[in-house]
Amino acid sequence: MSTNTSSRGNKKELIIEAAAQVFARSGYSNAVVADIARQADIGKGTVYEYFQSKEDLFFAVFEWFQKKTEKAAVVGISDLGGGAADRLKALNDSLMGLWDEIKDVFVLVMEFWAASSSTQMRQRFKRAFKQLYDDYRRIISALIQNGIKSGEFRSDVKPEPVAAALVGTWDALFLQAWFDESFDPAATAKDFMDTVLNGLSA
Amino acid sequence: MSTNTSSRGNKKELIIEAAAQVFARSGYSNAVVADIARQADIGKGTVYEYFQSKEDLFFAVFEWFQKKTEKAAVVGISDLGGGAADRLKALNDSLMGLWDEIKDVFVLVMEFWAASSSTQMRQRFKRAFKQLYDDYRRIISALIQNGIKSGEFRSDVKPEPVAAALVGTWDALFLQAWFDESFDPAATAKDFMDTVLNGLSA
DNA sequence: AAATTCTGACTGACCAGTCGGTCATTAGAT
DNA sequence: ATCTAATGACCGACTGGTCAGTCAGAATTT
Repeated sequence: MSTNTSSRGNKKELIIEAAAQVFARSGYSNAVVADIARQADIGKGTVYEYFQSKEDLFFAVFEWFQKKTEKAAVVGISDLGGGAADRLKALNDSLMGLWDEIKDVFVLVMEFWAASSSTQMRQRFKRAFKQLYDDYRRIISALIQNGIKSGEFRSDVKPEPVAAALVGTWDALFLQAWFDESFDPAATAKDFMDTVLNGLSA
Repeated sequence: MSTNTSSRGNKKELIIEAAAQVFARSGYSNAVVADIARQADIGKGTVYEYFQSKEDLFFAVFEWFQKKTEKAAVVGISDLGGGAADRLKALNDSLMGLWDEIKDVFVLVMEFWAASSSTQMRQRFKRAFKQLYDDYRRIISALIQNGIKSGEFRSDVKPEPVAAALVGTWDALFLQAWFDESFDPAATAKDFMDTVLNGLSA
């Protein structure tokens, strides 16, 4: 009520952001819709004016989160030109630099992963993740292929597997950082990338 | 009842294995204790003779699963001598070779990850995962250090970050394989390892 | 016949989703 | 300008169903 000048479509956004907080705090199953409503400072019934069900709301949070991180990734990619190696380094730094910003909601990612195993939501989430990873792999793979073509990278490098592994490594370093406060994913990624680039370069 | 010759401590095991199936099928929250009992062909009350709570049972499944995969990993490590590169390759193959065996219960891993974010279980699971990753990193890191000492690997390689990234990559490739039936984690890991070893070797 | 192990009906707590109703805003009539 | 009607966003008490964990007694072992 307080800071409410005029809200039509952004109330949906408001609910999504409140839901993201509550889901991150409690996990999907333990999250209570009433809590989400309270967090958004609205009535419980209103949540159901905008979303069919708790599950739909959760998927909306997933899409919202995906869009948010995608934006950050794109920054790294479209970065100033330079060789393939420099671009990979830039992307690596850009993504890993997200950690501080993301660590509080990283739990959400784990919830999303888990959701893709729960019977009801499986299909939707699984499809979305497959698509997401496909996209990322394609981008990195293209980058590596460029490097090969330009002679910067060895010609016997297999772009797809390397791309898949790199994409995975980023996820996995966040995961390890989540479990271990003292683990520095950005520094780790930097050093590892040095070795990988070493292996890539002709 | 049927195939029950004599069971003292192995009834616990029986329940754990039944629980693993049900948790994998439904996820932790959706899994119903009565289903676990039915799966184990015992009464629901009996489950509570062996475990304090559903959560305790879930943690027991976690430990059981961990022990199971650990065994497979050890096989790869203690493998016949050879250089550091050969050992890394062997470990890589051994771990990734688990996929076919594990894919049906891989959902469990995602459930475990998610559990480490749920308030009640957080501490227990988080601690266990930190320990687990620490162990794996230490093993790989030692292997790389050996390679450096023996002159097989470049002296400017940073063992810890490379170890952390490799450990992560294994997890992450399983994850991608989970989302995408057509993704072959073993082949991907093999090709990627070639590039990494290339970057490591002097 | 005592001890141990097992059992499933029962209970109390919890919660997603519904629905009848309120209220603020806008539109139309005078 | 003032009143009235219509609209639809908003609300939270209630319902119907679910399920973890208990416990009194049955079954089995010693």
